Amino acid sequence: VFEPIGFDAFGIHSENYALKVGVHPMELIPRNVANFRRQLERAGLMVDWRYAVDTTTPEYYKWTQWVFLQLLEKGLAYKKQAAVNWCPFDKTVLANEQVIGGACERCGTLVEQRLLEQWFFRITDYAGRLLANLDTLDWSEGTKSAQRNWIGKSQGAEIAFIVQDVMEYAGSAMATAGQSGELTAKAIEIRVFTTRPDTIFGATYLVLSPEHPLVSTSATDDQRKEVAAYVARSAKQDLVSRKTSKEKTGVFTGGYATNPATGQPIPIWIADYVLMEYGTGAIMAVPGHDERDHEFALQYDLPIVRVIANETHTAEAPIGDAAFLETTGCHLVNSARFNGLSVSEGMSAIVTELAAKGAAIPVVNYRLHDWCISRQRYWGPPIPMIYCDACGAVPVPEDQLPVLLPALEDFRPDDSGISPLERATEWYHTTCPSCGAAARRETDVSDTFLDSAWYFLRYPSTDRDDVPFGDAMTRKWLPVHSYIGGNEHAVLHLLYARFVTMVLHDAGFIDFEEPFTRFRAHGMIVREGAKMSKSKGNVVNPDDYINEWGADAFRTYLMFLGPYEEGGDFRDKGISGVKRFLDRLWRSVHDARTEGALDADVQRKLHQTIKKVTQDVPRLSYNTAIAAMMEYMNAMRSDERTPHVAEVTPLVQLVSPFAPHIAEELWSLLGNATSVFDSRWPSYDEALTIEDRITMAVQVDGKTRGTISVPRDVTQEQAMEAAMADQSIAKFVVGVPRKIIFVKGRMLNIVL
RNA sequence: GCCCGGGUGGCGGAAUCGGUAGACGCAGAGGACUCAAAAUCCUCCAGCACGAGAGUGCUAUACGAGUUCGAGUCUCGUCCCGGGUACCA
Repeated sequence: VFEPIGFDAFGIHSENYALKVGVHPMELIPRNVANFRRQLERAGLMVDWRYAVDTTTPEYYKWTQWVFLQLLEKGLAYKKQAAVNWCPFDKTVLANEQVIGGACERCGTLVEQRLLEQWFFRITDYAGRLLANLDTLDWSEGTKSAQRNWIGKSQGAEIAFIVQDVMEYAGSAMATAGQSGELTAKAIEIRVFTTRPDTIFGATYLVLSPEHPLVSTSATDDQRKEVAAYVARSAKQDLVSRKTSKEKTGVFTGGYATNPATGQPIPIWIADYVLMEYGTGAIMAVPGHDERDHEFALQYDLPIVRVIANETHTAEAPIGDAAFLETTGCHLVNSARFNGLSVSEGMSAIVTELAAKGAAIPVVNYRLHDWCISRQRYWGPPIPMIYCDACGAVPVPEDQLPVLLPALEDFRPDDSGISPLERATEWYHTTCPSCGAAARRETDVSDTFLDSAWYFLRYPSTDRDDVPFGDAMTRKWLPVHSYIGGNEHAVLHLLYARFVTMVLHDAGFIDFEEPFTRFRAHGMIVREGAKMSKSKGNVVNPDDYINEWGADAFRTYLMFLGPYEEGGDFRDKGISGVKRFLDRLWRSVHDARTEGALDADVQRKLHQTIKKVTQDVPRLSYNTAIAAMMEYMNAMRSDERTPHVAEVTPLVQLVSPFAPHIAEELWSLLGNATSVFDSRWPSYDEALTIEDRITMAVQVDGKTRGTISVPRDVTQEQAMEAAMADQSIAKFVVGVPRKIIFVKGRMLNIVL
């Protein structure tokens, strides 16, 4: 087993902490890393420190920059001006994944929208694969489902609605209905995305997002002023209030488009409930069968038509006060030649027919957005790009990596949207790698999640400075066979790491495309029933507990207090049970006898315990493994019995992964010259785990009425005889049993 | 709203295939040892009813149905808690 560890200490969280305590991160981070390492070693963490990584060292981020260049080369990294999430407190942009309910995931400040030039990774190109591969991964179900939702695949169609006779007039365009154009009249199309093409006969109006490029084109002269005012108002409104308030507002453009299914003109509206970021930024509104459209139609008095019905509805049945959303067992009505088709038949028939006319194409849409990796902050790996007036954006050549992060005294971010790195003038002004002329460096640093999106590839090769990862070692140890982390990384780290791994696979650097074959999300440990938080002051500081109880009791208790994947409740008093167990182990070994016979019952319990622990550990069932060892301890010491050396020795080995310090000491005391961790894991004999007499439950009519002690391989007849011999059972058996259920070695049920 | 988890004694939690519900531990009660305390060791500990007692019976895994000889476990419905996500068309 190769188990390394690393420190990912770039990023806003570290930088903010540095600002708070007033120490430069270049000084602070190594100090904190040293403290973490001290605590981990003190707690007995057994990892291979020779292969540790620290993402803030030039030896590491050289290769983070290299990863960026690989994406750039493949056309998967690009810079664009876009409306991005801006955190006014942290003074930087954030990825969509870092915005939680409209607020910054780090500081909780409400996020604003800003139009800025940013670097993006084309993770959307991989949306289909990122989704499909999930089915092949042995991951916690909750984590997979969070990724599925985030990627958000929607199957549907893009449909074109034609707006006739849009006239060029005085340098702007306008649309008028039912008027043949003389001068420069032309037709334009508005494309919408829908997952319900079957309802197109019920599309009674179109809605454009206020940011839609055709907004002004669609507006007629008499509506122009009103439309412009509405668009201006919604542009001023920030993203958060627009997303949190469910109030729908809108304005009629005056224009009409033709519904390609009915051939009828329908009005074009602009409304804030349609988002520019998703689909085409325009929708066909079907108020009969969509909640939002229904609400809007009621508010603005737009027609509502039923096109989907179940057996109880007639085609004329009104929709009522809520949209009709059912689909199973429903059929199409008011849909001309498609009437009577089921919803799914209707979908494909309508798309096929519209597609033949060139008015529709089947489309898959994803909710996932490209990954914004630019950060206008100091504490991160500089993005290795140089801007030259003659050559444009030029990547830093690989042999000039790393682009070192300059030691900048005042690294405080400001509100300008420009990274503090611009103030490192000597660093900022450089020469163009391509033409040698004066040039400027990119001042943004990359998102910390890029550091952690590939670090697992680095571990086996930390001794190499000529390559990010060596072939032989990578093949030997990767992909990661067992990965454990918090579920809060489901749509962050775990998604980005999968994406970067796929890209590196496609570029031919590695021969696998999924980084983690098995992933388990650990649970959350709460303290006396409450979430731990610094502000509440109820966090568990390992140093205090190790001082009071010892490292072994502390770590064994952490594994005992609850199921690993569900977390548990850390209670200060609970640790005493584990401490008592370890004390008993200590005394048992010290007092162990070498003479006298072994007890058959204790031997059986020993083999059962070895079996149980051996099976529980790979399943992460640490709490039950520890419980089993406690049971064995109780059996070994029952009736004030003194355990034999042969009985305690294997227990010391079983305990060693949980309480390594005590185990090592006791192992030595037992006369071993080498480490307990170099000894063979104890084995068990299946035959010796089996009890020869068992206690079998006897039920009468399914109710347990007693137990009988019988040989393990008892037959039904013998069991019946034993059961009837027991008065407390026999008294319930009146008359002749109708049926006898006998499960060998388990139970007997007498049915009357 | 939707998607994942989850709901078992005073508490944390066990029950791997549908087969004795409550392992193991905490807290609690009683006892031994001790001048005393700590530590250690022993006994009891789901609830209710009946019984002097050994014990006996009934009820219990959020709630209500169902399947089954038998359900904490499977199916359907409802409620509650935790997490994720959301004008995503």
